[in-house]
Amino acid sequence: MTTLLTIQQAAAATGLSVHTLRYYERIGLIDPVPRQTNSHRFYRPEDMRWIMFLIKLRSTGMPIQQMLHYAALRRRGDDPESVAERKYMLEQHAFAVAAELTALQDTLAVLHAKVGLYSAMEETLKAAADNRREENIDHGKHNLRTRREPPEGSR
Amino acid sequence: MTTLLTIQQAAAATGLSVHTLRYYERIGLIDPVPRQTNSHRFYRPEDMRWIMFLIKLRSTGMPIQQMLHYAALRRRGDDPESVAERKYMLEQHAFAVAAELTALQDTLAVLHAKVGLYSAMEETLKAAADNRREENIDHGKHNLRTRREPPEGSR
DNA sequence: ATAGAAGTTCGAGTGCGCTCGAAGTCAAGT
DNA sequence: ACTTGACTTCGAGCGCACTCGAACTTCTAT
Repeated sequence: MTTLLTIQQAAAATGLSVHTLRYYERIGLIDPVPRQTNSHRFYRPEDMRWIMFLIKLRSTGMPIQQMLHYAALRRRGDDPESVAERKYMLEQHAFAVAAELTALQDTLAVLHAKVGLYSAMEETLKAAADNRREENIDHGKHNLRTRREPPEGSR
Repeated sequence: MTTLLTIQQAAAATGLSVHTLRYYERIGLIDPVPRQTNSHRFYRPEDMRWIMFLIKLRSTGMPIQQMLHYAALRRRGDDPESVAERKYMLEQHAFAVAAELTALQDTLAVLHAKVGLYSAMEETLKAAADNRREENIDHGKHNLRTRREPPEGSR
């Protein structure tokens, strides 16, 4: 079956290292992946889906401790308490992610603004250089002030 | 001047700890904050603005090494190379932040979807419980299947 | 049959970004 | 005079999430 992956392939597919895949398994984030000759792991599509989801949680800042808790609940099955708590956890995390999201947007705006200011400064500096060059030819004539405020309390 | 802050106040204002403020200063992220009686620091508005900006960079994943580089460029002044490189750095970071942003949005959508599925499961479970309760009164009558697919390859 | 590549376990090591603790200075209040 | 408390430096320590290394087994190809 071409849909079963070796650990290398799983690593390539997820972007995790083989080390990390084994690490996740031994700490219990991934439950024991089936083995072929009682040694080599093979990863099934369902394993891959779960790992992809773990990556989403991690990359959005959920600590491994919490992911372990979630994994334990999932392992336990779909009894009402498990479902309720998993739902709660994801709601909480969604909340955190939403906050992070607006923070990122905020920062992105600031970054764009600063890049804009730097572009303006570059023009100013270029203009000043031109003026200087001009002065070398045509003394006495005074240059226009094209200087703009530099970004961010810069010295 | 009420606009000068003690380290405590600066910590409160930024959300950093006093430890972190001093740490940032000694590694060179913040350049030496002026002292009052040649010992106690006081933070000026411009220091605060810079720190706020640092926090934005950090919280959007810029490593401290890079921030140090940026800080060094800024310290150096507004010569063309410094400006050009700072601009470049922020452009690069903006790029990374934008990527992170879409990843977060992606994850947020997945989280909402899963929460939705869990809600559906809860209803299903409740319905099943109701059926069971009914059966206790009215044996023999068979219950409707209200079960829905559970989220994420759950066992 | 033998080399080499890919897999295994498990404990130890690493890098990052703080975080803490000890020992000391200084200013104000009782 | 003395306690209190906010500050100082500086090195050591910590928690997290990997990451690596050593020693070993197993499969595939020549």
